[in-house]
Amino acid sequence: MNIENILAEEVAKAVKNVFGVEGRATLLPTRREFEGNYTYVFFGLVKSLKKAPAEIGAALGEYLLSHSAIVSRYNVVQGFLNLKLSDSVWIDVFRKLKSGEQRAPRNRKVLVEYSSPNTNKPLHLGHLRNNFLGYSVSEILKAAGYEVSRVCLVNDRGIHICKSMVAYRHFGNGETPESAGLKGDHLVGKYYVEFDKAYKAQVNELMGGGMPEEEAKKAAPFMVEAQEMLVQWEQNEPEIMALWKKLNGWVYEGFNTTYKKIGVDFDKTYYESDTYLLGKDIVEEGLQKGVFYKKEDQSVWIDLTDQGLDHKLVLRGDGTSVYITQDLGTTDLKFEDFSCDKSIWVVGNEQDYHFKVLFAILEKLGRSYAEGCYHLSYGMVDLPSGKMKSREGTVVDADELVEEMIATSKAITEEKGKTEGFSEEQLEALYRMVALGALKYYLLKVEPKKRMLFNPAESIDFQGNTGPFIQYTHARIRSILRKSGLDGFPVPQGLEELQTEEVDLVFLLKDYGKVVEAAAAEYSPALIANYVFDLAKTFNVFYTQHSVLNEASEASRLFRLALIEQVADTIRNGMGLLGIEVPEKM
RNA sequence: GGUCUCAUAGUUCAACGGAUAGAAUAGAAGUUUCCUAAACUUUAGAUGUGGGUUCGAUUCCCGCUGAGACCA
Repeated sequence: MNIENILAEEVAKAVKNVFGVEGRATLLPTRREFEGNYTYVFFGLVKSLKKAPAEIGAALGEYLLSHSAIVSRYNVVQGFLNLKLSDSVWIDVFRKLKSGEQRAPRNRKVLVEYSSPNTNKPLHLGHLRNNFLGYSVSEILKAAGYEVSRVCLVNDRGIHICKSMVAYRHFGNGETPESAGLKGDHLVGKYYVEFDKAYKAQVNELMGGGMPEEEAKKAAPFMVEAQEMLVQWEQNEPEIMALWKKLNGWVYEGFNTTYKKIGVDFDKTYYESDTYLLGKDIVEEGLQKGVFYKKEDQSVWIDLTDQGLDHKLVLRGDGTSVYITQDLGTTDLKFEDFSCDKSIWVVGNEQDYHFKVLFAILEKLGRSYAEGCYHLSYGMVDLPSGKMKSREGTVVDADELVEEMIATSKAITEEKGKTEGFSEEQLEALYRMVALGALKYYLLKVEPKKRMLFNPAESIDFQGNTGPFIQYTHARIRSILRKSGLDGFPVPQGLEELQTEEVDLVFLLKDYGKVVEAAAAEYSPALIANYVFDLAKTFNVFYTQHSVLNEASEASRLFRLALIEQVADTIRNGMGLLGIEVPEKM
């Protein structure tokens, strides 16, 4: 049990014994301007007891002073009772922190699905937010005691990849990633663009001949060819399959390079080409259970109006699947494969409706796991110039962005003259670490559900609320610890007076576990990010105001060293939850 | 047409229904005989709009305006 809960119980006991009112007491951290560590808000009592706030506060404060071993002082402001804990409590808390209390395992399995790329073009900025979120959330859940598996569902079939294939067949001339000097995913992406160009020209030509736009879009030879190809693919035509496998193979190679570079991974990858036919048996099951109904044209629907949703198509009249059909099948498969309790989909908020429908159907079908399904919805990443649009060429390519960040990190490090004492290899690793730290932190510090703005100039900033600022703080602490010449600092038995800043730091450190739990519950790396920044910022203030190495009192010196050692650990852990590495020196 | 999400300093982001709405950045002014100045200090600056619930609302509820997404 942590110190906050103990205090809350003692406050509740005081309220009961003094005023005879039962109930739980919730505490807030005391604001910096007031003396105290925790605050009990008792406006509610003022009303029910019909007494003056000052009187109530004083009575509770006096009771706690004489009955609680951990409260050393109190003050009352309006309906706020500020309680200050004794120094020995903090030293105790800190000693426990340092010994590293383990979080109890929850014995629950969670599946996190993220990334979900299409195989017709390379990853872009939006995928980066998705990847970083998925990876980070899974790390946070692990830290909160869950057993976590990461999976990826690749959209490797459909009209989009056929478009690339059509263009390659016409313009490819046997080009390969090697001969083109391009990553495989970029090469296939190039042909997707080529398709679009040629297709548009064809449409314009047809329209010039007097054909209406709608008709021209369907009649353009490239579109006809792509549609034919899709049918041939479904019929397993050997030539088409070979081409499809060749292009997708290139794409996977390219994706894997990118995943490796940005430090994300998966325990299993699902391919839509394997799963796109799944779910039809579930439609049958739903019809039998009376959850679905059939219209005259043989199409199958579900009525979700009782959930505030619509009637939704689950199978077309010609018996072909829609998206939701295969998602039903895939979800069954995933829960079967991993026998997990929870499943989280990291998918953009344009699919909010889709997931509402999916989960509602699962529930109506009586799937026991329906309750454990969660859509981690995140907002789009906008550019200062507006929305990213692939057609207008305003998409920020993931690989290019990472390379740019690394180059910038290198330039700034060299400009600051911080390259001394590093080998070439170490420098490369540092540039990469700092660049990815900046990028990941920038994308993760914003609450997932919110739409966010990506400003290239700001993202490579190394000052303020940024990844590199936190990394730098960690490196400085490690430097101090190296210079102290000690290893593993004992926490002194007693310190008469802790400085306010020292208590602030312990206070922050103590909350680390709470932040992890909250983040796990809300799937929010943003909470962790802002927390770690607060810690780094508080440390920097502490650092400039206190001598750490040359403190007169040995006990005080040791305590401070132990304290900042713990800060470094917490920063490293916190950044680890965001998938960000921290350097020993920089 | 229907559903959902968002709206806070110039800008990018915070704030379990709590105290004087926090940071960062850009602006202004400072701090390197002292463990890493990628740092620190000071300063100025914000809740779209109208109601309601509450001792107390950025937060909850209902209009309106604006931005975005989705469903046919």
